[in-house]
Amino acid sequence: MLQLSKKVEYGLIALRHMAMNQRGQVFTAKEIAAKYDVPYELLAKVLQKLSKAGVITSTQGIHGGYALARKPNELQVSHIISIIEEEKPTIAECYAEGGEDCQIFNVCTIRKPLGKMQQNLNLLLENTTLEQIV
Amino acid sequence: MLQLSKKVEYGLIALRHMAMNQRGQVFTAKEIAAKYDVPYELLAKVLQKLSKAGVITSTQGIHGGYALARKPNELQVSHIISIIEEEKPTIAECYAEGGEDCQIFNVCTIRKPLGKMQQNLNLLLENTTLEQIV
DNA sequence: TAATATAAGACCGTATTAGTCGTATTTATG
DNA sequence: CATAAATACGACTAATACGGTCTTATATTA
Ligand code: SF4
Ligand code: SF4
Repeated sequence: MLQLSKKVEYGLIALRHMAMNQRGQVFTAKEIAAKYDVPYELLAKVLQKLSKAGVITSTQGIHGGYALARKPNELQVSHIISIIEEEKPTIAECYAEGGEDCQIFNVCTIRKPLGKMQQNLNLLLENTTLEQIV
Repeated sequence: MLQLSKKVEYGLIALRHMAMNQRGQVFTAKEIAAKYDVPYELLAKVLQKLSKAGVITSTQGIHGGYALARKPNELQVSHIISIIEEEKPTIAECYAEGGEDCQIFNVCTIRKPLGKMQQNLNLLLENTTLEQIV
């Protein structure tokens, strides 16, 4: 309940790892997975998403790997979650992208009041950047 | 991701319903379920938990039902979640009650920084009371 | 005694999440 | 040019959580 997914955690761990070192330095999914004892294939997929979204750069081939593409203070946790989960973090489905398909939507009396909580969550996730994680 | 469960939502809807009316007024699970088009049995179980925790009072028998036992401004959302889920809302399993069984616990580098986020979430959920939901 | 309500817990089906596998592609290097 | 090491990508599987249902017991009032 309200927990970050493992994918997000793995992503944060990897991003933090990159942020700790010299900017632009390249790391392979393999070495990160080994270092933090995280399933390689799963981490790889996460990194691919982050790469596709431009958060990290990727280079293929024998000396390839991933490198941080942004400054840590520019990387909001909310953004990272959105990329990895492929949807914005929400407190209730009706606050998700085009999510008016809650069975109860019309009679729901807590939707509007909950909006304030959603806003505050957004603020929290936006104000927390990779810099704070380092 | 980060979403409140249906059980919690149903609980909040019911509590709000009670809070909207006269203090001490009795409502049956059935009428609330009908009014908000929510599955009766599920709501019933939620109300039983809330009752057991003293948030609402329950009276059995033919004219029985549930009634709010506290003032809305004394009822934190964090508390309601804890009761219904039977565990505190956490951002990661390692912040749950006795939750050091994360496979990665020892090597995890984000646990500590995430603590700040957990604290802020706590604050958010504590500062939001039933009064704000009404 | 019948009707109506809560109490409690087992049960089930589905959706989500976590993790795996296979295969293709890119690229440095001997 | 062959090989090794890396990313890319999608299908697949396993485990778990979630939402919902069913059954039976108990209490209370008319
Ligand atoms: S409409 Fe109400 S019940 Fe449905 S998702 Fe939004 S808040 Fe939850
Ligand atoms: S230890 Fe790290 S990975 Fe494990 S639950 Fe806590 S934060 Fe997530």
